Amino acid sequence: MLNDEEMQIWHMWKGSFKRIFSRVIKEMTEHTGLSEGDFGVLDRIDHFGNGKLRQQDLVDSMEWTKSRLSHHLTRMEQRGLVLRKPLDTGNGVQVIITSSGKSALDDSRPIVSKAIRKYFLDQLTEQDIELITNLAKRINLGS
Amino acid sequence: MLNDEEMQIWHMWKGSFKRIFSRVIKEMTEHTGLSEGDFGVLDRIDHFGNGKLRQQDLVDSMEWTKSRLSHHLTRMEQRGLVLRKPLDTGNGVQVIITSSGKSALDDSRPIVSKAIRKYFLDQLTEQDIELITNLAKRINLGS
DNA sequence: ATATCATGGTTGATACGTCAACCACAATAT
DNA sequence: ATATTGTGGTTGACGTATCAACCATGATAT
Repeated sequence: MLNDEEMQIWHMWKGSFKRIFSRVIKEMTEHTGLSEGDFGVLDRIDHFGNGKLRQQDLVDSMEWTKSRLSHHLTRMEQRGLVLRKPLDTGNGVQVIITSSGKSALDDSRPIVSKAIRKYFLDQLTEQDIELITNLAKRINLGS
Repeated sequence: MLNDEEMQIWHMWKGSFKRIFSRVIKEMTEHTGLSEGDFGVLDRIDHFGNGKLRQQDLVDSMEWTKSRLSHHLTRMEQRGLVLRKPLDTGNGVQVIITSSGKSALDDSRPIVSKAIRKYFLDQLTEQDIELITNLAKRINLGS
């Protein structure tokens, strides 16, 4: 169904991604103790919500299920990175970043940026960037 | 540390990969009940070992830790996909694909191939393929 | 012969992901 | 007023991933 060359392309692509990605994440977790998910959550609360964000909005922007987010927030709450507070106005829950969550985030940002540059951007040519941009467009249109 | 455009490249790349990859895997698991790991293990036993493979060889070719493989094989053994048998000659364990493991694998191959073509290869131009090949070379050399 | 080391594998604890079932509240229809 | 539906969130069970500690066997050095 696929010839050797086609199979190879797939494996190379998969392999490149996994290597690069795990290097970036590893660099962050080793330096700050945040997981990929932790960082994503904190980043969005900070960036889109300016310190607090409704759980459902978080679900949408993370492209996670509500279940996954709920479980993850439980763990983050336990570690003191965020708080959860029921909304006064009817249904829903506010997720609030704590000061320790905020400083973990601030510590992580430069580390993540440096790692992305080192392991990813520095490896790319102009052409690569075009490829990525075009491919992303096609993928996102295609569904 | 990173400008908006650089951040976008990263997110597009990450997003494209995750979407494509999860579509391929989902297609397989829905049709055959095999996870990505299951398929990888069975594929290698079949392809490199012709039905049986030493656990350590499996570890090497999967690029997994021995611990991860051990846990995974325990689950696969429970489901009757593989058997484990201590090697007579000293140390080590043979992992043997069962007939039900083999047929699950055979069922999966065409499904995986079709999915890779549909969600990945069909999206690529000749040029894209060349770029991916080169990129992969750079990544894999770089460590 | 026995201490030491390297290799190959297991185990337990814990974090992360997914699925299906469930619960709470609000809006709408009758 | 009360049933129905939709939205927002939780929970429990289980599969997957990682880490560190551990155990068994085989090879090497003394």
